[in-house]
Amino acid sequence: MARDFSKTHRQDKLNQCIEENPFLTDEELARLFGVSIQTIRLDRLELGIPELRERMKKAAEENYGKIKSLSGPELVGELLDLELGVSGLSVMEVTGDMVFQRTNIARGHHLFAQANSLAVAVVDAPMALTGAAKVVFKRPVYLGEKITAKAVVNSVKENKYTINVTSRVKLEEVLAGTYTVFVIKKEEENGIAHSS
Amino acid sequence: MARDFSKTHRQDKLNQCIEENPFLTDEELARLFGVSIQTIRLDRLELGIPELRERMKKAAEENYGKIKSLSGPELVGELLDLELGVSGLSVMEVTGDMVFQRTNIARGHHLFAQANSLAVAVVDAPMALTGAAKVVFKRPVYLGEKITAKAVVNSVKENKYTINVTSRVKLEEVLAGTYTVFVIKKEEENGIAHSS
DNA sequence: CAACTTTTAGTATCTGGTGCTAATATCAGT
DNA sequence: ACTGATATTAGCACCAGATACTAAAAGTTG
Repeated sequence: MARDFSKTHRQDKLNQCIEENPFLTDEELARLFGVSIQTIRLDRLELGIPELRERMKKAAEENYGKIKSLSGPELVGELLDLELGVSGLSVMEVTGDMVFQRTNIARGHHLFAQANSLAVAVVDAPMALTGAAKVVFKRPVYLGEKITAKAVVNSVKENKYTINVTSRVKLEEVLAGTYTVFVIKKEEENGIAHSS
Repeated sequence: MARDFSKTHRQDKLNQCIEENPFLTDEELARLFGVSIQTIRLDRLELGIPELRERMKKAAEENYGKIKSLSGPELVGELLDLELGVSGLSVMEVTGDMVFQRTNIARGHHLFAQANSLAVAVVDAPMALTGAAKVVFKRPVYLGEKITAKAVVNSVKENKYTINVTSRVKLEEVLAGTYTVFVIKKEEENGIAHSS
C-alpha cells in the first residue's frame, strides 16, 4: 500500500487546497495535482466535498446573510423589544467570524457594535449618532454564546441622550457601557461630538 | 405599443426582483411573472443581467473578500506601521457597507473596531483583550473617507496597558479614545476586566 | 390589411458536474 | 510469477442552467 500514502496525502492537500480557494474546478485541480479528473472526483466523493457550484452557492448564500447581519441593517444583532425613547433589547450569537481563532474569544468591537447600534436605535428620532462612549468588558465571551443587550435611556436633554447598555450571557454581565447619543436634524453635520 | 408598457414594467420588476433575491433561476422567474423562459432570457439580455451562476459567483467572490476584510484578520483596516509595545498606525477607507444609507455617515462601531483592534495589536504579547474603553466621536465620517488611526502606548503596569488611539481624516480628528488592554497568559480567562 | 413589436417555441451547444461500468496500472503477499 | 486488493484512468449517458440562433405565433397600431 505505497499508493495509500500518496493517496491520503493527496486528499489532505486537496482538502486544504479547496478550503483556501473554493473556486477551483475539478479540471484545474486535476492539473494541479497531476492526476486525472476522475481521481479528483473520487477524492471529492470520499472526502464529502461538494461540487464547485454547490461550494459557490454556499459561499454566496452564507455571505448574503452575513452582509445583512454584519453591516446591512442599521442594527447589529436581532431586535427583541423596542420602546422608543425608553429601552431596547437585542440578542446576538457569537459566530466564528467574530472570534480570535487562537482562543475563540469574541473581539471587543463586536460586542461594542451590538450595544452601540442598540443605543442608537432606541433614540426616538429618524437619525442619531454616537457622540461618546465609555465601556467596560467584564469577562471574555466565547464562540457560540448568545449575548443579550439591554439599553435603557438614562436622561434626555434637548438632542442629547444618555443611554446605559448592559450585555449579558445568560445572567452574567459581560459588557457595561454608557453612550451619549445625539439626535441629528436633517442635513445637520456641524458642531462637536458626532458620528455613529 | 401597449405591450411596451407591460414589457418595461415587467423589466423594472425583474430588476428589483433579482436585486432582492439573486438566487432565482430563469425558470422560477418565468413562473413568477407568468411568462415564458425565453421572455425572461430576452429581458435579462436587454437589461444586461448575467445568468444565475454568474450572479452567485460574483456574490460568493465579493463576500469571500469581505469576510477577510471585515472580520477575518485580527486587524480591522490596513496596518501601516507597528512598533510593538510603543505605537501603531493603520488606515481604513469607509466603504458602502459601513454607512447609514440615509446619510452616508459611518456607523460608530466601525471606527471603534479599527481603533480597538489597533490598540490590541500594539500590545507586545501573543494575546490581549480589551478591558475597557472610553471614546469620543468628534465629527461624522463619510463614505469614501480614509481614516488614519494612531495608537500610542501610554503606560504599562504588569499586564495592563493604557493606550491612546486618535483617528483622523486628513488632519482632522474624528475619534479619540483611551483603551485599557490586558495581556492574557495562556488559558487564562478568570478575573475581572477582559474581552476583545 | 400590412407592418411592426413582443412573445413563445425549438434546436444545437456549452460548462461542470453526477453516476455508472469497465479497463488498466500498481503493488503486496505467498 | 501468479493472485488478489487497491488505485487510477477512461468512456459514456445524463442533468441543470444556461447561451446562441432560427422561426413561428400572437398582439398592437396606423
